[in-house]
Amino acid sequence: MTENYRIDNLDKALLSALQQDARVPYAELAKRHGVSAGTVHVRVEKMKQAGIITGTQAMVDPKSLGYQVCCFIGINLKAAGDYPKVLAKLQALPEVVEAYYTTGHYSIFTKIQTRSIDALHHLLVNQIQAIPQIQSTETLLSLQQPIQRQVTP
Amino acid sequence: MTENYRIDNLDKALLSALQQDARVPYAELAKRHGVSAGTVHVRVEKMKQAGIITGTQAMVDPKSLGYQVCCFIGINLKAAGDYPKVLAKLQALPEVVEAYYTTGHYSIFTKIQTRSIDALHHLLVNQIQAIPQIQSTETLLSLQQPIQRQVTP
DNA sequence: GATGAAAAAATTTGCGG
DNA sequence: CCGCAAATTTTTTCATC
Repeated sequence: MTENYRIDNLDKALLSALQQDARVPYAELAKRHGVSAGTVHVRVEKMKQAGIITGTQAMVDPKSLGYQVCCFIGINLKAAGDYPKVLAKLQALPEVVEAYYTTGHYSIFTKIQTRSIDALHHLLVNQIQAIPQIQSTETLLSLQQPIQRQVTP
Repeated sequence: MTENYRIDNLDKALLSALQQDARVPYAELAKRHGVSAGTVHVRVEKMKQAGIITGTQAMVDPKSLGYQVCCFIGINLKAAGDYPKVLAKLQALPEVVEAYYTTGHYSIFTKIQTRSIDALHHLLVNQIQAIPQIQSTETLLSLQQPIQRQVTP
């Protein structure tokens, strides 16, 4: 995580490829860009060290694991200072897959995955709205996610 | 993508591990769970075939690529039928990293990454609000993202 | 289905330009 | 900083249980 690393066009190309498929062989990338596999290896390691590549993950389709419902819940707090406490409670709920500290309409904005509408209802009423520091919530149900990508290097 | 595959505890364990590190050697997973590398290979392939594992990706830290600003923009359309047209326009903007078709406060909900507040301003005014089918937008600026994870198998 | 060994392929290291 | 090539490790296949 040394932070200072000036990336060139090869780095960018490698990043793009690895964003699409993290398991693509370095030898394949090497051939594709006219360098040796060793060079690819060195570049990727440097980008990891620099904190540019933070890791790799297998993408799992939530629906095939039985998570049918995706939604966002915007949360407003009674007092801004309650943020850490509420966050700790949200952290303990595995259905909360993302949380953001935001300015604008909500104080905390969360992305939620549940198995069913019933499960969402239960989560909302018994887990989230039961957190005493929360003043109000607003739910946006996602019917479809037509765009999903990463920033382009 | 055959859809029907009943996953067992080994599958779940492999999934969890691959969600954390997509490049972990199968031999390592095999040792960890007391099975052969061949078995791990077969299981992972099956989960790919079944559409449970949709792919692998290197995670890139947007900040280290110069994308300093993360925000959400909620969009309301003039008419619900304008959805496909607007989506196509959003698709063409690389700063739009996610889009959802939602019920609730907004019709379309987007996640945005830009290099700067100026770039966000420019995107909002010249690209997004310039789409004629859009009636109104609302921006939530993300100051911090304290939770980021995937659903648990 | 799972295993274990063999064959094929990829990763990783270090020398030399 | 790069490439080459050897040494190591991993993936992938397949006959067998």
